[in-house]
Amino acid sequence: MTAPNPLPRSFYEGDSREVAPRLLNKLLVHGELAGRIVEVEAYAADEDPASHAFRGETARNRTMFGAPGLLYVYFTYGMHFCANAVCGDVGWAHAVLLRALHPVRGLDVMRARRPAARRDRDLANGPAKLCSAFAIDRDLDGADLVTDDRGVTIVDDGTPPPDEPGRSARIGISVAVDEAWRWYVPGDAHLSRPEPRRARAAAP
DNA sequence: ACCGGGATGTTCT
DNA sequence: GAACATCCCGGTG
Repeated sequence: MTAPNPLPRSFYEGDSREVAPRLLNKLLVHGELAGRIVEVEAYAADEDPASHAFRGETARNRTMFGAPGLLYVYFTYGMHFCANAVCGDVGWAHAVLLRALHPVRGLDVMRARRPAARRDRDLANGPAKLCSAFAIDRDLDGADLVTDDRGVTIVDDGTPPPDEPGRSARIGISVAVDEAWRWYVPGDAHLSRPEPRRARAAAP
């Protein structure tokens, strides 16, 4: 078992579609809370019409244009926050949306923050649910995951990503809907959507 | 189980 | 004024 260390800056450098599947099974840590990343989506800078960065830098997406390894938090639908790991490079605004966590540590705190979650599997199985459970909001936009300057980081506890991650189109977008830039840990109970049933070997 | 609608506020057209 | 990288609740089967 390796000692849990924050991922280095170099881990986040490069195209989000390469970084995203490598983030699976890493641990998101905020203070005493920890959860395993089991579902992510890549947003590919200015070549991706679904990306907040597609039309260039604005006040809202400024963090995406900063250093890889920053946390980009945005507010949506009037009440929810979503969190991304910034990738790419300065000015090359790739990002990986964290879509679902498998809670590992601090479940009692998460339950208190997520009263609507009837089962523990509902605590962090969605991009806004995980932010609520982990108390991630606009105050943490721009936090550095590498230096852990504000208590939020992503660490490697020695669990490798899946050899063959699940893959699908991204969820909740209205453009670039055919790009299969969502990855997940197959069989995990904490995904934001149930995994599609595998095709049968034979018809009934 | 699945589906439909409402909540709520920021951002950009 | 529309859109929004969503969630929750209450309806119907």
